[in-house]
Amino acid sequence: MSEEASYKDKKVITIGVVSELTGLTERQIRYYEERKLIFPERADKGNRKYSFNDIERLIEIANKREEGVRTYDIRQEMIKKNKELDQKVRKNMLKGQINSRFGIQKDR
Amino acid sequence: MSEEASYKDKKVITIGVVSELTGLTERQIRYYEERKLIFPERADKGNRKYSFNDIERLIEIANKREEGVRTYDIRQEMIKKNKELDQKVRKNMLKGQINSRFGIQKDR
DNA sequence: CGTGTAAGGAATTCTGACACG
DNA sequence: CGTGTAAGGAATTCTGACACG
Repeated sequence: MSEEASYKDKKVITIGVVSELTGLTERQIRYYEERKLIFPERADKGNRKYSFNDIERLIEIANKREEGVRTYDIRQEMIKKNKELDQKVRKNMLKGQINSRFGIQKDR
Repeated sequence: MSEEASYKDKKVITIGVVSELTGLTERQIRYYEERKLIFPERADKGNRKYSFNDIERLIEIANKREEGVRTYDIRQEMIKKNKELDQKVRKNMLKGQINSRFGIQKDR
């Protein structure tokens, strides 16, 4: 599982290939970065590198744009979802702490 | 499972990134292709595109080369392994046929 | 706001070849 | 055989800007 995720998250794809894969122009892809919807890495010489995850995200973005959703609102949705995720993570961490204290007492 | 495999097999990485990831020079990578050890795809304009699978394969090749194994012999090993795989596939197909005829007779 | 485009430069990639051993 | 390198050209990518609406 963690193995597979490493492929999905590894930033290795150049903008030209991303453009082919998503159907978006390079201009659009760079603009969505400017609007903080995606976060490619940079190679040593400055060229952008994307992950498969970024590509899936761009396809989502393209769909929302077709529906007329503005980049600003797409970003707001993204922030909102991240906050929800944060909540979940915190809950699980708390649960984990509780378990480690009271739940799983192998030795005592 | 088939989802994850699509990332691993998709040819999207340029030779420069492959060089970074494997530590091999572009010259070496192109030479191993000439010796039929790897099979990148070509983009429209002719530049090579590799998959994560190719990268793992290249790392294996690099290790064998360090041990002094010649490209010819690396290729022979590869061919041998593919033949073994073929055998397995044939066996399973045969098994599948048998099952579909005699094994799983839901209705008759 | 979101996207197109022309501009100029820098970095990438390609092929075929010569070199060495 | 396996790899390095210089050569020249073609394609890629980058940035900042002007345009339109």
